[in-house]
Amino acid sequence: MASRPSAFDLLMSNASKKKSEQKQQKSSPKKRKTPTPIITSQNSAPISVKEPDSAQIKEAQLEKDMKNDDSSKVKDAQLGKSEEAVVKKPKVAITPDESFLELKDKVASFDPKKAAYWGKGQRVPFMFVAKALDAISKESGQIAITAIVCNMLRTVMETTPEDLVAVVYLLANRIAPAHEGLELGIGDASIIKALSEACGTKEAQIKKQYKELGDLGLVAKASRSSQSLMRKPEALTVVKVFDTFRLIAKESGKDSQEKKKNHIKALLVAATDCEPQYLIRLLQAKLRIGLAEQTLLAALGHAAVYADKQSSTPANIDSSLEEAAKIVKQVYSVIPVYDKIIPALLADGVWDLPKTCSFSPGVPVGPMLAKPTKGVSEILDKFQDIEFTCEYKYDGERAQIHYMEDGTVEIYSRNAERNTGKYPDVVDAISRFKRPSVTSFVLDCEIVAFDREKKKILPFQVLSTRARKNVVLSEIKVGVCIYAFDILYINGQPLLQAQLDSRRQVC
DNA sequence: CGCCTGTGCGCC
DNA sequence: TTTCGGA
DNA sequence: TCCGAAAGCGCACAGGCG
Repeated sequence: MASRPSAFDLLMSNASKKKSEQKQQKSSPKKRKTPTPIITSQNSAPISVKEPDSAQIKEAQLEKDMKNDDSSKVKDAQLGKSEEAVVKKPKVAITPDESFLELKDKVASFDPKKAAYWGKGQRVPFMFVAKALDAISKESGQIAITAIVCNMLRTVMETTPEDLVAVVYLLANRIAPAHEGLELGIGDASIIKALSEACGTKEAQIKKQYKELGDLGLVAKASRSSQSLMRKPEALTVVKVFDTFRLIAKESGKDSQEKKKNHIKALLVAATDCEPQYLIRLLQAKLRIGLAEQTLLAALGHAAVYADKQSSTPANIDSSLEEAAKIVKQVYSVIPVYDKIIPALLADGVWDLPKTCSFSPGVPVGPMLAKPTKGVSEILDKFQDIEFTCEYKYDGERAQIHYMEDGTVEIYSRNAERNTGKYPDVVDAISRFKRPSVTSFVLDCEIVAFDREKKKILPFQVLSTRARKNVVLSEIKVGVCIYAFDILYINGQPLLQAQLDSRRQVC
């Protein structure tokens, strides 16, 4: 995500020492030289933003678009072919043919229908995803990985589109949009417990294996495969796994650990082959197979192009793929919610995605991130003929403040976590200081600990001691001030496409 | 119930 | 958050 | 350009104890 320039993130973290006392609410950082910015801005994918900065600046981060794969090197998944072996009942196949892993053909010649080894009306088997993850783990290049993901997404789009959201969530290794704050609450310790119970091993044994193998996923795989199964468990489906993950996240209160553990055990017991391995890695939220957000988004874009039967393949397939990836990334940066993007994508395709799915107040947009620089000269070079601005980098916490038409305020962190409950003082201040003519806005800011008496900025260390949840206004011990450095939306108008200087003027 | 610990998490 | 290495 | 790894700190929560 990321896009929009923020004239703020600088490298250093001690800038705050430099004084500059502002009072709370706004008050912009200390500007130092520099005239106006030019910034390109906004969230578009590969836009290069020109950012302002000071001695230690970082320029806005551009969105990176990955080079996509050219179909000539892509591979394609031939999963299918296992229909025969699969026969076992009208159930989902337990194991897809291994040829699924040989994604050596071109994406262009890939046939999603053949790749699907599960029957019509059936859900996507978890094995399908597990096998793909396994195949991905054996690759190292972005191109190959993107191709594999693209092919699996096409397969799902073609045969079981209703499962696409769940598939994408698993691939993204998420259980909900970041701003919803849903957490698994599961770590290695709990996993080890569940694993030892599910396999009838001692915890010490699991830990020992963990040390040897270096990966709990492998431990799970090894443990499970050495167990003799009484009967073949019913095949797991992607939806089942995803739903269980969400259930785990929702357990809380007394005995919740026990319940979470039982959910994990149930999944493990039903998992075979490489499923346990990826089940565990997903729970750890550490897939570490070289597949992450940007790659997934690109693959989603590519898959959508192939799935688009309307506009027959454009003359230049490669550039279309690139363009589609760019669009998806762009859209995701503005509204990082797969639950919105996927349905829109399925219904109206990629090309219209920016129209069918766009910024929505209350949903945090991907923040423009800072990028470290080696020195001033690099900056002067880069902005040679461009206006730019320099600002302090305050040592606080990034915050995106949304003010909705109904008067609701939401505050999000750099990673889109909802921080509203942590800053009732900010919410209060916002509501009090907002001009009546302003009906809605989104501000990009830095919240910094501030000592009102001494009128001094406090270091991050101090800010970090603030309570984090359900904070009561009257019990706040560490005061804060806000440095707003960008505005992304105002009175119903998205400013994501506007240049930084014009956005600054709005303030 | 209060207190401590282990655990998970998000932040820089 | 920064820094690093690999592809 | 992208991914994954590594680094410390403090709060929240669940579980277990007296």
